[in-house]
Amino acid sequence: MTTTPRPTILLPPRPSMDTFFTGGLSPGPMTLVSSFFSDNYPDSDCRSFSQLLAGAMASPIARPAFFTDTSVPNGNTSSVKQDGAENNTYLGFKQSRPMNLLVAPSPLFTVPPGLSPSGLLNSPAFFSPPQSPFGMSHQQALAQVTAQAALAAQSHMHMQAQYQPAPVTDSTELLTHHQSFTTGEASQQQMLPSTSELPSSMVESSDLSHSDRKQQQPLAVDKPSDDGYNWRKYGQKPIKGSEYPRSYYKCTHLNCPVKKKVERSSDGQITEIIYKGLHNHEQPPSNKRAKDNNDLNGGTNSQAKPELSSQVPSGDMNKRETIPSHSVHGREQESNQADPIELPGSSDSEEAGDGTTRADGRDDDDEPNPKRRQLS
DNA sequence: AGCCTTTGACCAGCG
DNA sequence: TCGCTGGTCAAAGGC
Repeated sequence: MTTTPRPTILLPPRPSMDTFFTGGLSPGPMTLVSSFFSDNYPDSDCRSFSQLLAGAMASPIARPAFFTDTSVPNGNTSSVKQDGAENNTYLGFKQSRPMNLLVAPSPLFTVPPGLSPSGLLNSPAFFSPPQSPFGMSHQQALAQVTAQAALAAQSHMHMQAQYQPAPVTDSTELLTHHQSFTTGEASQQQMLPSTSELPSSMVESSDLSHSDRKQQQPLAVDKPSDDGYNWRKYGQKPIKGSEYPRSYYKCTHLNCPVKKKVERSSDGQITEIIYKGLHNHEQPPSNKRAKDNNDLNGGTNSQAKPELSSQVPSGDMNKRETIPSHSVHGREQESNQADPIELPGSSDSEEAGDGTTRADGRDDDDEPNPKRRQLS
């Protein structure tokens, strides 16, 4: 597929990263980013993350039109990809990219869940269109840097996974929910499910801490997550170099063309969730989803209302997905921080329902159930 | 009974 | 043209 070369970032000396974790608090995404910039990129064009974010939010361009009517499952996304024509413009990253290409908006977007870059993703700033066709906007640059930093910090992630960013209000709830669920694999949370459509392809990646995963019991099922919609797995393909296969899901709603692909890292962690197409229906009632989600916010989830979506045009909309495992720890639902607006529903928490399955990450390894059809 | 997962096979696109 | 890979189909079985 399209693998975009990942630019490597020179990471600052570990010490700086470590500082993030000192103090007993885990740094929220903002903190991380801010620290990153201030410490490591003093000269950077970018001001503090907060500043950038603020600016982005204030800026009209912060809200790309393309987000307005799509609902995106949100979750924590670590990486975002666009897939399919429908989505092309989704992120606004690729202006010059061919439409139907599955493109990673940025090579850097794979971020360890622990960092909750997703918050960044949610931020309108993150999606703000480039200011020039050729150049990256500050926000984009920021996003990339952040992502890279996150990667670098990944090694530390295990620790983080354990704790959660305190700040966000919803997050606590989410955490609870997540903890209660161990089953789902990844949970996607939609911040704004607006109408029924998912924008299309967003991908998220996440990492789970190993320890966490182990604790959780894996389900054999890969249900990636609930983003508020019901999905049926229709295929799976082994991925070269990875012990875990890529799973293909379709929205079970009648005539709904939306599909999504879920990829896992060698660890068994979900690394990407790519959505393709737009939902042509609204999210099913939480009750229905409840089965998947478990109760989670059941009610809270309320799917986002379209109105909201309009209110919060963009950032939130992004569909991000959270990876369950993280979520379990409460990682972030990032929804919040970045979100300029609180979504009433933050709906998606529910999705968290899915929790991760993968616990060990190795479930897959486990052999598949015997049940499997023996091929005739 | 209905829905979902699993999984090998099939097909298409690409180098 | 061949081989590889991605994506999808559909039978079998489970819940």
